[in-house]
Amino acid sequence: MSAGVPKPGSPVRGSKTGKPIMALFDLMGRSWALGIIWQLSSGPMTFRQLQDRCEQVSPTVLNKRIKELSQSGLVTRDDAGYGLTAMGKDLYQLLHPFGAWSEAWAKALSDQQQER
Amino acid sequence: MSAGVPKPGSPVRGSKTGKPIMALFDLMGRSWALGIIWQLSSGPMTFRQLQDRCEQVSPTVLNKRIKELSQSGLVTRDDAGYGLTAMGKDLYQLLHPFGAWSEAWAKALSDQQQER
DNA sequence: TTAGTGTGCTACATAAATTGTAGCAATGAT
DNA sequence: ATCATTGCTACAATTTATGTAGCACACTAA
Repeated sequence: MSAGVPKPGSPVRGSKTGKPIMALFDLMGRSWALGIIWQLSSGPMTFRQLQDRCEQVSPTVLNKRIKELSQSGLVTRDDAGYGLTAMGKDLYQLLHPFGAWSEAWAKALSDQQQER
Repeated sequence: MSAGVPKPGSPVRGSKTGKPIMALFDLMGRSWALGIIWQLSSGPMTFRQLQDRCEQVSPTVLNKRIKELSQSGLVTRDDAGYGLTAMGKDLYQLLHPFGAWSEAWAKALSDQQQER
């Protein structure tokens, strides 16, 4: 029961109501979507560069994600390659803190393991 | 090629290196993971309450996600039901701004459509 | 004691998403 | 003309998610 590219206002995977937050979560909750935005934050790059940075992503999925993120106004393509739109960069600002957080999370989990 | 519950330090879907941010993205990039954290932020609830709030989630997946999120130290269960751990609440703090952002995103997308 | 209600699941079939690999058409440089 | 690079598409195999049914346990009220 997929509703195609999740966009606010229309029912999406996981939400009949189409609440924007649910549409966003649907979009982000697909393999590599977050990773792609993360990688593109360091500047525009080609399809294959992006593919290399996302170690295991298949071209099939990469292409699919790119299309979805483009339709959602987060990614564009120009002479320099694929890159984030203004809105994409804006979203990245929210995503950025997850980097540091994940480091703390990693530490907490390994500490927790040592306790046992 | 699944690596089970993504945890920092071990290879995960999408990352041979196991970089914490990639492990986190793998965890969050699964259906309903973000939605579950979002819903639990409003307080602890039972399995079925959570299921109701996440309209279309099947018990199979809900149970799977709960286990993953528990192993990752984000969710616990106590007398009050399922809820966020301290770390889960911490992560939610980062997630919270996405609510407002998604509203702006929704507006921008609908404006964009009207232009055509 | 029994009949009901709620809870936390598991089982199982179907459908959808993802991977992994191969390779093609277009572009540009040598 | 040849070669490398780029942006893909095709397709089979595997993994993941959905949808529905229902079971075992705990608790409540009659």
